[in-house]
Amino acid sequence: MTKQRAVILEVIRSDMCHHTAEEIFTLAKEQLPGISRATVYNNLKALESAQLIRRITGDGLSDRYDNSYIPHGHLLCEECGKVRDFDLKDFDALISDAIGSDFNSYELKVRYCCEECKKMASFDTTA
Amino acid sequence: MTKQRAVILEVIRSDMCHHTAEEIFTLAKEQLPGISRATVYNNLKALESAQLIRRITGDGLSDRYDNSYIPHGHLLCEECGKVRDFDLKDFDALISDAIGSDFNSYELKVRYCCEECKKMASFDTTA
DNA sequence: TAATAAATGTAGAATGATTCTAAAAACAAA
DNA sequence: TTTGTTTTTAGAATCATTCTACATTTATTA
Repeated sequence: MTKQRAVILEVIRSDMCHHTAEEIFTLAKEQLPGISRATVYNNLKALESAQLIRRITGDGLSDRYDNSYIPHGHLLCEECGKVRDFDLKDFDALISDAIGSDFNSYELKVRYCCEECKKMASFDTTA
Repeated sequence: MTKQRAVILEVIRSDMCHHTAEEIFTLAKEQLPGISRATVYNNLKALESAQLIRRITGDGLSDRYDNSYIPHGHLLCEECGKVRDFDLKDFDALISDAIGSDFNSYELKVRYCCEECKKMASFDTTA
């Protein structure tokens, strides 16, 4: 656990957001101005392998990182790309039943439009 | 519905595989040698908006396209990137319950190692 | 402590999927 | 036809991510 890795983990754990690698890079630089993008990417991989964080794939947008490795659902806003969590109870059992085989991990991603973006849309004059 | 769009849709519907944009481009070229990559991407977008096909995000690998828009689970092999389908019954209701709000679509992606890749792994001598 | 080895960090180039751009072609409407 | 709209095309541009080669740090052992 190097200085850099600790700072990156701290950034991810410091709030409930699911940051992108670029955001994590920017935030980490506040504490370690010399840190490089490659270090951020390397450590995100290492932290994911160590099951300390979880990567959420971004549907064409950047991937984001979750401070919890415990499975749960993700609500992805199709407008702004922000991700929120929601609870999944008993999905493991359901999924095992449905596929009848071992699996490594799973991700349930629900695409929606968040409250803020709904508000924005109501001001939209381009329609 | 242009010639190009029809060929692209036909390629996607012609078998059960979930092809990548690049594979679709190659297959479409057999019928329309002059077709360009941009046309493939443009039409994949249009067909997705029209809800005739569904995009499956590829976790860092290329996205793939599904000939059915009906929600179902995807089994993504982490080795070769190939995608298989599996059945989801009653997930809509479960998800609505879990998030307590409208949603646009959802994707349940389960990561595993497919039978072929398991076999390959047993020949691996690098370990 | 000095010497060596192993792991990690760094900058920037390279990659690969996808999107953008500007011009040409096809199609539709008047 | 003329005019306008949409689609296609080729290739450049973009963006997230990975790779590479070298530098730095940390750990190990003499």
